[in-house]
Amino acid sequence: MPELPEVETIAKSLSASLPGLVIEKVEVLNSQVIAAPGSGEFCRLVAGRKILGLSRRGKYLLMSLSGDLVLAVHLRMTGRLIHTGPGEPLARHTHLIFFLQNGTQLRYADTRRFGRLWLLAPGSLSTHPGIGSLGVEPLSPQFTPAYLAGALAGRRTRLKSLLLDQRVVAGLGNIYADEALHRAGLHPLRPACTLTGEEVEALHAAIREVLREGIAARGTTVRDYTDGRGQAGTFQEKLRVYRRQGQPCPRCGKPIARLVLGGRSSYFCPGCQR
DNA sequence: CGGACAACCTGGTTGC
DNA sequence: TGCAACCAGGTTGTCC
Repeated sequence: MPELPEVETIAKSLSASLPGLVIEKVEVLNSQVIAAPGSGEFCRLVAGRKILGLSRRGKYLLMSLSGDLVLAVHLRMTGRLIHTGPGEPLARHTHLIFFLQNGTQLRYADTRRFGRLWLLAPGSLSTHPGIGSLGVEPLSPQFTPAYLAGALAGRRTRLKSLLLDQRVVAGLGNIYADEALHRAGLHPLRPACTLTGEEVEALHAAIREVLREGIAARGTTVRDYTDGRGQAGTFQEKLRVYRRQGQPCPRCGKPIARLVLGGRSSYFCPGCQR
């Protein structure tokens, strides 16, 4: 579900209300979502900690806690973190409830139960199998056309597959990869190593542009996604190709096509993505 | 290396 | 109405 702009929006919305609050206790309704440590240890270690701040790395939400701990959350497809008042009815598929000092609650709900939480020491972020192998942040100064050119060089794989590889660029998912390729005028099946310098520049610019616009629109809500206050995003209104099969391309008018790559849909315009 | 596919899950939509 | 098939924002592992 959530890609970089959605996780960024959740982190920002929770940053407005959570920092400074102490977690009094954790109620585990489904321990499956806690990846590490075991749920007993997890609850024991989290209880009594103060929430210091929220940040994001790739599609991971990071919550720093007092006593040098980090709670890392990956929402996968349908995970949601919502800060609620005590009286709100419990959403279906709520798996964890963090009871906070002021009576409010932070709830983790996840219909498909793919999402996971890890409680980590800050130093062990780099050895975490997912977080430690993440590539560059696409909105950071380190993500340059030269970096992208280096990542594409010698790679026979298709552009779309490469953009979804979190070890290359952290945070792109199916929606924003398709939207970036369309804006850059590049076909999803194009072998990565065949791009010209000009095309690499266009792709670099398109990735940054579409992510910035996604953040400005507070993310894309196709179905389940909401921010930390339960509010939907609006970028779904601005999508040019994703899930628009058969509808006219906003640039050239040709019908948007769909292809399947590695079991996942890719939407593109056969007219302007050669 | 790269690609296809299954697995992990529930639920919404579509088509017969 | 019923039911099966297919689809979904992600990641990981296996097999070829």
